[in-house]
Amino acid sequence: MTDQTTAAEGLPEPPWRERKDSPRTPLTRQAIVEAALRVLDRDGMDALSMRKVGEELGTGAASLYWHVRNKDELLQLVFEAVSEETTLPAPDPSRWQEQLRDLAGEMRRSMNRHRDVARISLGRIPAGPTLANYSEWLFALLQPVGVPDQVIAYLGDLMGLYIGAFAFEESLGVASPTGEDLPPGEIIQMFRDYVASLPDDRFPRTKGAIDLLFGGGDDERFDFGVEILIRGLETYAAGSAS
Amino acid sequence: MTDQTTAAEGLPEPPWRERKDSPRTPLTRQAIVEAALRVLDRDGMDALSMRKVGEELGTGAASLYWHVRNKDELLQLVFEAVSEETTLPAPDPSRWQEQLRDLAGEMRRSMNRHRDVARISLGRIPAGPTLANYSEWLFALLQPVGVPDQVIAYLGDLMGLYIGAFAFEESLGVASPTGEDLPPGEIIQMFRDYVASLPDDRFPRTKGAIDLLFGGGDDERFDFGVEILIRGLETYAAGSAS
DNA sequence: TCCCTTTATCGAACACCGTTCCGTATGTCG
DNA sequence: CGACATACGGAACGGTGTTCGATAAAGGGA
Repeated sequence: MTDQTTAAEGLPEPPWRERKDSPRTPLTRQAIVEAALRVLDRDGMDALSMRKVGEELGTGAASLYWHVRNKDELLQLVFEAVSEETTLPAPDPSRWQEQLRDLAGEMRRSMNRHRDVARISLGRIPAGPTLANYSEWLFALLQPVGVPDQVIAYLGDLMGLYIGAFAFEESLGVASPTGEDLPPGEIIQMFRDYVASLPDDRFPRTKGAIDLLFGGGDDERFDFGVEILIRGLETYAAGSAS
Repeated sequence: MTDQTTAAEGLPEPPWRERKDSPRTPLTRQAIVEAALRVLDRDGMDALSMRKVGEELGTGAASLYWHVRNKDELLQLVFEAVSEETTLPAPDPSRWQEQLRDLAGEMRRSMNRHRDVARISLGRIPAGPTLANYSEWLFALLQPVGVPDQVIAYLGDLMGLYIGAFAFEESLGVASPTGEDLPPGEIIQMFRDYVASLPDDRFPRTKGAIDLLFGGGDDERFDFGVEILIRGLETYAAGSAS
């Protein structure tokens, strides 16, 4: 993976060239971002410190600041790198619902592929060409079915927000209201027991639907949000009075 | 406001009873939560440290740990306190769209009333009776119009997620992709200029809608999300084939 | 009254964090 | 050969959440 030999040369480094203390990859913006992503995947967001990224590269934290303004910029770069992993299919307006569903799933998956990356995404915009590509794709998909431009413009924001927020919560897990950290299952059970203990006469409907409230998994909840979005969008398409 | 005299006694404290060094409110869970909320409102989330909350109460950070397990629990308590500020009207199914819109606005407002409280909300559930009240209210509002129970159950989650995430982004502002912190207007302008600089032939639709993309304010964007949600919900109500 | 346990408070310390300062190498150009 | 910009990294600064252990006050039998 991080071999010193390259295909271009085709030969191993002679032994006397080996450096004793750290055959490091040269420190570049990209190498730093990759290292950060490696730390993120392995140890999670809470453990992602400048010192750790430095260590991952065989150096100290201070060295990073030559290539990167501060931690926030590094996070932005990591976020952009992940954003670029998603590829868009050719837009096909006749299957716009399906393509939108796929895109949402794809984005969620790319967030979940790299642990905790969702915690970076909120309040951030993938500044590069990625954003423009998404935007153009959405317009190409939805203009032909009659969705007004203003709606499409807002929709980009909305989808990013929803998917980011959902993945954020997913990566965070449910926080215990008592501050201790328990497995998610136990916390859910805690809430469920609490609801079950409420008086029947004041919360009849909630108690009746208790299985529905606590039953669904993350996938079902996510798909529901996407479904609402698409159904809402359908009312803007074609021949609907504004 | 934090007078030492109470209406029950009706008399001021005699001067010789005054303590020299800190006429503190006694350290209780509630007093700590109130102090934290005061710090949050005044100085924002980034400045909310245990030391600062302690200072606000005229003591040190360590003293808080007797009443509160850790910072996370304190934040949860703050979040719950804010959650309880919102009151629900009597559910009127004949105006369910309007009431849902109002509730969304109300929740957003209560998030924005206390600076940065949205940054606590994500991944958290208002554990107390608040949650059950919301749930019961939603069922009472939407069951009569024919929305399936499962949809109502998911909807509670979804609304909380959307409003929390939106307020989160709002309180965070837009992060500059370069890591420096600039006024939001300048960052928007940066993005706008970037989009304007893209080649016309590759991004014709995006460039044509540039005013729509960057034009809307926060209120419009928020309302749009709520509108999509309600429109999607309408397709579940009454006589819609599942 | 004495004594012991529980409740409550807090200064000091620990192990981190992001960031800056400043000295030192390592080229590259004139 | 100097001079200069680039690249790097040890040490320190001021901050963080949290723990430890010493202390004080309050209650409750005997």
